[in-house]
Amino acid sequence: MPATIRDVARKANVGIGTVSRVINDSPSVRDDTRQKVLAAIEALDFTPNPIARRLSTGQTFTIGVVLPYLTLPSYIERLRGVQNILADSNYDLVLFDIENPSQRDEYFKNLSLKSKVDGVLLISLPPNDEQAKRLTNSSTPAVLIDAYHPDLCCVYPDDVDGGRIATRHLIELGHQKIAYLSDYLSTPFHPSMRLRYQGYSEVIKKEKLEFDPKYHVEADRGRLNARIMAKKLLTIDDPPTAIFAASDSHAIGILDAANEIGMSIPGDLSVVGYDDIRDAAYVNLTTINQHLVQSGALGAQMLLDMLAEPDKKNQCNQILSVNLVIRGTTGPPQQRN
Amino acid sequence: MPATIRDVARKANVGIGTVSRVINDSPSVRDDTRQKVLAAIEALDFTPNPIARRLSTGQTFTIGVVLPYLTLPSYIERLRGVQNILADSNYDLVLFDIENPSQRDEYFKNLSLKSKVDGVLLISLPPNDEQAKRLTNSSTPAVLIDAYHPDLCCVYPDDVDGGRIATRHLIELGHQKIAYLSDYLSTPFHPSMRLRYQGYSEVIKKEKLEFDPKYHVEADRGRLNARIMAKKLLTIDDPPTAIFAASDSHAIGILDAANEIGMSIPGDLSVVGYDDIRDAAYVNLTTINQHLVQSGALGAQMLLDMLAEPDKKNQCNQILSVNLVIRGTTGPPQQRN
DNA sequence: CTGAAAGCGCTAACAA
DNA sequence: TTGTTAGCGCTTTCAG
Repeated sequence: MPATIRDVARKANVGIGTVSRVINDSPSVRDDTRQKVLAAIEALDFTPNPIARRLSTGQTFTIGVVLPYLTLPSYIERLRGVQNILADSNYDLVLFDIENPSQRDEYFKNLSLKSKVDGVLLISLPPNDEQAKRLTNSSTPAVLIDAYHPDLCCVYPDDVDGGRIATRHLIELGHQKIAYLSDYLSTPFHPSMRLRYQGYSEVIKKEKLEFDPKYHVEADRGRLNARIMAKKLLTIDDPPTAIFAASDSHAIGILDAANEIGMSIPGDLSVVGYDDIRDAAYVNLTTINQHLVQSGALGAQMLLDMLAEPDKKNQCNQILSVNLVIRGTTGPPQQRN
Repeated sequence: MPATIRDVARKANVGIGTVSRVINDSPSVRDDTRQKVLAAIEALDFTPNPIARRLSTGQTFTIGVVLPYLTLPSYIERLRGVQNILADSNYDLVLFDIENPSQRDEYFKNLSLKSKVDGVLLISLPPNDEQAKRLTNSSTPAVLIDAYHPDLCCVYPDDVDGGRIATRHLIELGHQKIAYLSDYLSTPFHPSMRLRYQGYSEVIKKEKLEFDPKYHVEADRGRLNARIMAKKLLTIDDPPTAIFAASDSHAIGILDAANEIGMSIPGDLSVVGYDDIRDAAYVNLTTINQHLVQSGALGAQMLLDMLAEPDKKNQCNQILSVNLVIRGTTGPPQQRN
C-alpha cells in the first residue's frame, strides 16, 4: 500500500539507485535530480521501509535495554537517561523487563538479540562470569549500567566513595557513634550497598572510631522494615548519634522511627540517606546524590560510540562520582563525646 | 556469520522451502524429513533471522508504546502491565517517551510507525480530533490506555465514579463540609482530575450538601504545593472536615499540612486520596485504587486481539472500575453538624 | 509432501 | 553522476 522506492524512481524518472542515494544523503547526486526525486518523494508521501533497510544493511537500528523490576524509581531514572540519548539517535529502544531470575537467565542465554538488536544496555544486572563470557563472545556490543564486570564496558557509580563521603560528613560534624543501616548484605542482590558499607567502614577505621558490630543493622527491603529496625537500634544501650542509611527509603524509615520515639532531628540523631530521590528534598534529608539519569545517558552514549566505531578501543569504564547533598537531617551531636 | 536457512537446507539435503515449513510448524512435512531438518538446525545452531521474516511477511512483530514523562509512577505501572502481556507474546516492545509537547505532536504526525510497528499503545495521551483521525486512517491499529476518544479503542478508569465513591464514603461517615483539592483543572492536562471532580460535585449536589466554591482548591503539581494550599484551606473560617484529594501525592501533602498545624487525623480531618500508590499504604491513607497494571495489561491484550483478528470488531471500550481502600485517614467528624 | 523460484523493499557494487 | 543488478534471509506460491 505505501509507496516504495520503485514508485518514487518511476515518478521521478530516475533509477532506483538514485533514489536510494537521495534518501541516504549521498553527495554524488546532481542537485537538480535530487530535487526531482525529493519532489516525487513528497508527492508520494514516501517513507523508506526501515525493515527492508535493516535486512539490506544488516543493522537493526535497534538497541535492547534490559532491566529488572520496572518498579524501582532508580531504574526508571536510568532508563530515562538512556531514552533521552536514544531519542536523538536513529536507534529504537526495545525494552526487556526481567521480573524474575528465570527470565533473567533465559535472557542471558538466548541473548534474544540474535540479529534483533545492534547493541544491549543492561541496567542494574550484574552478570556472572559465564554470562559475561556469553556477552563478550556474542558480536553485539553491550554495556552495563550500574553494574560492573571486568570484561565488559560499564558505567557505575562510585559507591565506596559515597560511603566514605557520607561517613566523613558525619564525623566532621562531631559524631563518633555512627551506624549503618542497609538491606541484607549477604545476598548477592545488593552489591552497591555492600560497597557503601565498605566505604563507611574504611573511614570509621581510618579515623580510629569505635567499630561496633551492633551499629551495623540489616533490614528487609522497604521503608517500614527500616523503621522497625531503626527503632530497635535507637533504643539499645548506648545508641548511635548518627545513622548512615543505604538508601533514602531506609533513611525515611529511620526518620519515622525517630519521630515515633520522640527524638528530634538532627538534635538527637543525624541521618544521611542515599540516592536523593524526589522525596528526599521534601523531607529535607541530607543524602548522597548519584546521577541516575546521567548514568543512563552515559551508558547509552558509550554504546552508540561503540556502534559508530566498532574497532576503536573506547574508554570502556566510567565511574560516576557522587556528591553529598546537605540538607536538614544532619548536624552536630547534642552532647559531645 | 550465523547460519542461514540455506545452510540448513544444504546440510539436511532438502529444499529451502522445507526448512521454512519446519520452522513454521507446517503440518505438511513428513516426519522423517522434519527430523532431518531439526537435526541440521540443531547442529548449525540456527535461528531464523527475524528481520528477514519481517520483510517477507510484512509484519514487524513489534508494538510501539508511547507515553509521556517516564517519571510518573502511575505511567510506569501501566507500562508494566503492558510489558507483562507483551513478554508472553511474540511482540517486542519499543518505547517512545514523550517529554514535551512538540515531541508529542511530532509523534502523532509521523506516527513514526510507518511500517515500523504493527500496533500502537498510547498511555495517558489523549489525542485531539485531528490526531485521532490520523490514527484511525493509518492502517496500524492503536489503543489508548488511560485516555478516551470516541473514535478509538480505549481502556480507561471510571474517574467519575471514583469521585463519587470517595465523596460518598465521606458523606456516609457524616461529613458535610467536604473539600476537593487537585491540580489546576483548567489546563488540558488533567482530564481525569476533572472527571473526579465531576463525580465529587455530582454527589455533593445529589445529597443537597453545601457546595461552597471555597472548598474547591487547586494547587500546582506536587506534594509541597498541596501542603501549602491545604494549610490555607484548613485555616479559613469554617474549614472543611474532610478533603478528597485528586491524587495520593496531594493527599500526603494534606496530611503534612494537618500535622504541621496540629490537627489530628482522622479526628479533626478526614482525607481520601486517589491512586493507591505504594506510600499510601505506608501512611495508612484511605484512597481510591485504580488498577494501573491491569489497565496496561488489558490495553495490550486488546491490541494483540486486534492484531490477531483484524476484521472482527472487537469490544473496543473498556471502562475499568475503581474501588475504595479504607485505611486510617477517614473517620466520622468530631463535632456533628 | 517437497523443491524451485519469485518476491518483500532496500543498499551497494559495478558499469556506463 | 547515474542506472542496473545482485543480494540481505525469509515466506510463499507453484509445479511436480
